[in-house]
This record gives sequence, C-alpha cells and structure tokens, in this order.
Amino acid sequence: MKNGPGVVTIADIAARAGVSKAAVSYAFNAPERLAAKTVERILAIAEELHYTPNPLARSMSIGRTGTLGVLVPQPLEEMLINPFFSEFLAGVAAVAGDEGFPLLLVPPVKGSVDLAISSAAVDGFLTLGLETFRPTMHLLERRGLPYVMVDSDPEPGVACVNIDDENGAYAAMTHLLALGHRRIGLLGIRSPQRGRWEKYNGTLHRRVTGYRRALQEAGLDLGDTGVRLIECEVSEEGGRHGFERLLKRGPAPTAVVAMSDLIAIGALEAALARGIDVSGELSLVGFDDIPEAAWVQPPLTTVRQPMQEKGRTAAKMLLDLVLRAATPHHVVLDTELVVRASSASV
Amino acid sequence: MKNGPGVVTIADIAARAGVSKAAVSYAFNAPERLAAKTVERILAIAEELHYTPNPLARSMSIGRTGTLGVLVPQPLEEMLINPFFSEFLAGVAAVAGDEGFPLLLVPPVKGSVDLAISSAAVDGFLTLGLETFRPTMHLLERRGLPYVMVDSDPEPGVACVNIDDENGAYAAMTHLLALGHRRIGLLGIRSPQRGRWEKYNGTLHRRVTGYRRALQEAGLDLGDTGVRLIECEVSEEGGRHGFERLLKRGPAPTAVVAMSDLIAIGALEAALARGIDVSGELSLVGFDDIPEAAWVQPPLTTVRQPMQEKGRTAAKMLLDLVLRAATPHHVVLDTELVVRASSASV
DNA sequence: TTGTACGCGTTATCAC
DNA sequence: GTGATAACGCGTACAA
Repeated sequence: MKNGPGVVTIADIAARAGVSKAAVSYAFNAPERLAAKTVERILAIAEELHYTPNPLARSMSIGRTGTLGVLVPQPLEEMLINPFFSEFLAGVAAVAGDEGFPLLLVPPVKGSVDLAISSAAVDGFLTLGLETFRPTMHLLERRGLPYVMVDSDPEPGVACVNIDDENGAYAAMTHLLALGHRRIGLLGIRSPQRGRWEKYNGTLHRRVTGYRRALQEAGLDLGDTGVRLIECEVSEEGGRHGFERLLKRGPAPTAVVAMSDLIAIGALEAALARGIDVSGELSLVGFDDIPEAAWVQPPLTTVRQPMQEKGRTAAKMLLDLVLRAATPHHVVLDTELVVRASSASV
Repeated sequence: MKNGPGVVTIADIAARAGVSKAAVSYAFNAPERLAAKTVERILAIAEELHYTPNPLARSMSIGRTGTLGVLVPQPLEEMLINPFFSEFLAGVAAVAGDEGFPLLLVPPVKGSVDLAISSAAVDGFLTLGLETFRPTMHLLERRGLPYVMVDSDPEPGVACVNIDDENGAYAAMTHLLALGHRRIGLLGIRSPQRGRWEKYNGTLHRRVTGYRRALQEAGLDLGDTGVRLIECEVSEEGGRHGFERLLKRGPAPTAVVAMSDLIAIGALEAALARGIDVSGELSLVGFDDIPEAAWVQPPLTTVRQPMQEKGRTAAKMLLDLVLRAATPHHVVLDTELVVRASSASV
C-alpha cells in the first residue's frame, strides 16, 4: 500500500541529500558515525522537507514498540467509571511515563479478549482482573510477549500482582460480626459463574474465602438463612439494584458487605431512599476505599487497597520483564480495614 | 533484528503447509479465495505451530494501525487524578470501542509533546487542552495524521470540539454578583503564561472573558481591588494552596470562583479547616461538575460541562476523519450552571 | 494459487 | 574515519 504524496520517507531525504538511506538513519540515531557537516546537511534537508520517521517501520526494524498494553476484561467505558481503575492506571502511568512508554488501553473486541490481544502492537501486557485467565495466558505466551497479571490467581512462572483479598474480606466481616450482626447480606461482583460462589476464581474466590472464614468462626456460613450473596454490576446503579433484590428475598439484613465501594455506595443510596437509617438500622461495609467512600454520608467503612501502588508495582515488574529480561515473580500487597461511620453495633 | 526462535511467522506456516505466504494470508483474511480443504490444512498447521500474526507487520502492510491516540499535555498520572479526564476518556472509549479501536494514551516524553507524537503508531490523534497548540498542529500535519483538538482554539480547517466556556464562566460570575458579592477571588488553572491572563489562549481565555464580561456589567473588572486571579495546580492540594494565597494577599473575598471543581473542592477544604462557614461567610463556585461536587458538604455550585459527550463527539469526529475521510468541522457543546448550597447571598 | 514487489527504517558488512 | 550496499522484519496485494 502506497503512502499518499506529501508523506516524506527516509528515501526522499537520502535522494535529496545525495546520500544513502543508511546515512540518513545515522544522522538521526548515531550522528558520531558521520562527518559533522554531513549530519548537518541531512538534518537541514529533513527539516526542509518536513520529514518525520515512520514509527511503525522503526518498530518493525528494531523489534520493539516502546508501548505497554493494559488488557481489561470489560469495555473501557465501564472500567473508567470506577475510580479504582483510574487510580490503578495512574500508578501504571507514573512508572511507564518515566521510561517514555505510552499506554495502550485494550478492551475486548466484539466481546473477545483474544481478538484484542492479537492485534495490539505492544512490548508487554498488563492484565487486570481477568476471571478466566488461562486461555489469555496461553495466547500471550504464543505471542512471546512478557505480561503481568493483576488480580488473578498466582500461577507458577507467571508474574502476578495481587492484594491480600482474603484477609481484607476477613477483617470486614469480622468487624461486623464483632458488632453483633448476624443477618448479613453480601453484594458481590458479577462473575461468569453467575452466583455459584463455590466456583469462583482469583480475587472473588479469595474474598469469599475470607468472608466465610470469619462467618465460620462465628458459627455461620454463606448460604445460611440471613446470610446470602447477590451479584451486582460494579456501578452505583448495580449496587442500588442489588440492595433492592436483597430486601426482596428473605429477612432484612442488619448489615451489608459489598465487594466494591461503588456497589456499597449504590446500596447506601438505595437504603437512604427507603428512609433506612444507615449505621443506626443498617451497617454497611465496602471494599477498595475509593475517594468517594470518605465523602458520602455517612462515610463508608471499607477495606483499603493500595490501588496506585498496585499499578506502580505491576508496571515496574512488566518493565523489568520487557527491558531487563527479569524473572517473573509474585507480589501481594496488604489491605487495611478503615472504620468509618457507616458501621455500628446492632 | 531477528526474532527469537519460538515466534512463528507466516513463512513458517507456508513452508510447513507447502504453500506460499500469500495462501496463508488468504486463509486468514479471505478464505473464500482458496479451496476449502487448503484453508483447513493451513489453519490446522497454524494452530499446531501456535502461529499468531504480527500486528506490526500487518499494520505496515495495510497502512493502518487501528488505534487512536489521545495526546495529553501533562503526565498521565496527573491527568488521571481528575475525574474529568476519566469521564472524557470514557466517552472516547465508548465510541472507539464500537469500532474496535484501542486507545493509546500519549503523555509528553521528557516534557516534550512533539517527541511523544513522532513515536506513536496511531491512525489519528485527539488532543486535549493543549495551551500552545500551533507547533503540535504543524507536527501532526507533517505526519499526515488526522486529528481533533479538544479544548483549544477553533482553527479554520481543523476539527475542534469545545464547550461554551465563555457563557459558562459568565453564568457562574453573574450568579455570584446577583447574590451581592463584590470581593471575589478567582482560582485559575496554571498556565504557561504564569498569571498573565491577558495572554491566555483557548479555554482559559474564553473563561476569563466570560468572567470579565459579567464583572464589567457590574462595574468591576479583573485586577480591581478585591477581584484577583491566582493560578493553581489542578488538584485538591492546588486548590488548598491557592485559597491560602488568596487570603494572604489583600482583603478576604466573600466569594471564590474556581476554574475547576478539583480546585474548588481544595479551597472548600482549606476554608473549612480555617473554620470558615462556607455559604454563610464564603460562597464558592466551581467548574466541570465532577461527581464529587455533589458529594461534598456543602454541595458545590458549579458549571456543568458534558464531559462524556465531549469525548464521544471528539471520537466520532476523529473516526469520521480516519475511516471516512470526512471534512473537519467545529462543535461547541453547551454548559449549564448548577446551583447548589455552596453559594448564597452575601 | 503462486511469485514477488512493496512498505520503511535499521544495522551488519564492506569499500574507499 | 566516512559512507554505501544490501539484507532484514512480516504480512499484503497485484500480476501472472
């Protein structure tokens, strides 16, 4: 496919300057190999003709794109409404930017993560919260691309960054149990398992494990009367809707645990809309500690995870793999229960 | 540069299948041109050898990358802390995602936007809030890339998306003046002009023009005693700091107008920290209407701009330029004053 | 179906 | 020390 006229190539400069393409390339990338005045002449002509190197051809030659890919399991517009994702990205960008790597945000194409991968020109991938990650892993291996998986299950030989979901969830649930709550609704994150929490993987599995460990220590378990899990879309709307469904089925809970602050805030809105006194009649605990969690009324008790640090750590690992051929390893970051006014004794 | 072994190319498949490279290419992209059983054999071998096409080589051949670039004037981590940017991106992503275009976020490299541009392999650029955009425009023209400028000055022949900054600013200031305020502090956005608002361009110029039009109708002007402008970083911290500087210089204002909600919220925090009764003693008006504006106490009066729509509109225009060779045009979206509790009569 | 030129810059090798 | 030559990377598309 021919370029339109008007786009100047290295050959044009070479011809005009009466030198070879190689000389032009050297003038830009290794001027010391050429006589000073030759370099000068070439650069002058390049300027005059408005030459700009074609990044594609360059990448093709040197075998690197200088770009990192961020692979997400949902459409970007859904990811971006969650401040959690923005903060993660900010962390990634802080590290990548230092090395001059732009970020390619790669959402599924026509619902397929695989299609998206195979058409992305990047030097490495960060994957975020993939539920079914095996096929993706294999595809990335095929392409021979380094990658770091964030919020999945640690796999031997694969670089992974996670948070201590289980203990975070355990702390949240223990907190409510200690306050005397026994009828507790869980608002989970929609998963491909469609509510079958026994089959959860990765992040969701670890959180459910943590919640259950706390429940079991109090002689309860998920699935008992008054202790039910409902999956929601990760959005305020999803939280509102989930809370309503919770009320429709079975006895009203005295406490609600959400797996995401966005969901918790939605539940809070739904509760307030019904005239429920949150903290008095109903305790509420979230997960993530997004900035909004501190703004809402009452401020939300939640489990803080270091989102920016997660992004920075993952980006650092990926750049180590890409630039320095490091060995993949695993990192787990701590979580912390942040008690605010949305939770109180029963 | 050779590929490492293990990465399979189209030539490997061709050799193994005993056909030409062209046949392999057709098997993937135009199977109807080949005998069914040939296609089958080729695909089987490709699968067996774990072949994945090289997206770089493909882009090089077809002359398209299938990627849109988003060019930002600051490091990404600074952009991403502003929910404004995330919402804009969400709008862009919604449109780009439908066409299967991933997004390349391109921050300045070593402080240079130009360097960043010339190494980005994209089919078109969206620029956001460039203050000095002429050089960037020229560089993009050089590369022969379509582009859409968001929040700059409308230029003839260049695709531009803007909001009605002037009337938005006018409405905000008129609102305060009607409430009787006459000592009004402006918290602006840091610009390369370093406080010389007479020299502002683009968005900042239009906003200052709107504020001044309102002031002049009340017999005042920027620079009068009690009507001063201070530039801030666009962050809560920047707002806190700006508010403090405002108090240090000259008479205490009865109202503060910020050019960004993030700045306004920072000012709000600083005021509350000083024990100032916001809305009673001090009125506060922002710009953007980010979600937080409605959460803070007291809720923030502000000028709403349709951030997602801005992103969608810009992305649509860019895709029209890229895919359908449309003619560049200009769009201006409306703003709207949203009165909440942070502003009251003097 | 095949052969092959093409897109465009890089780099190893060679000549002066 | 300077610079040219040509192979290379990999998939596409046209002529045959």
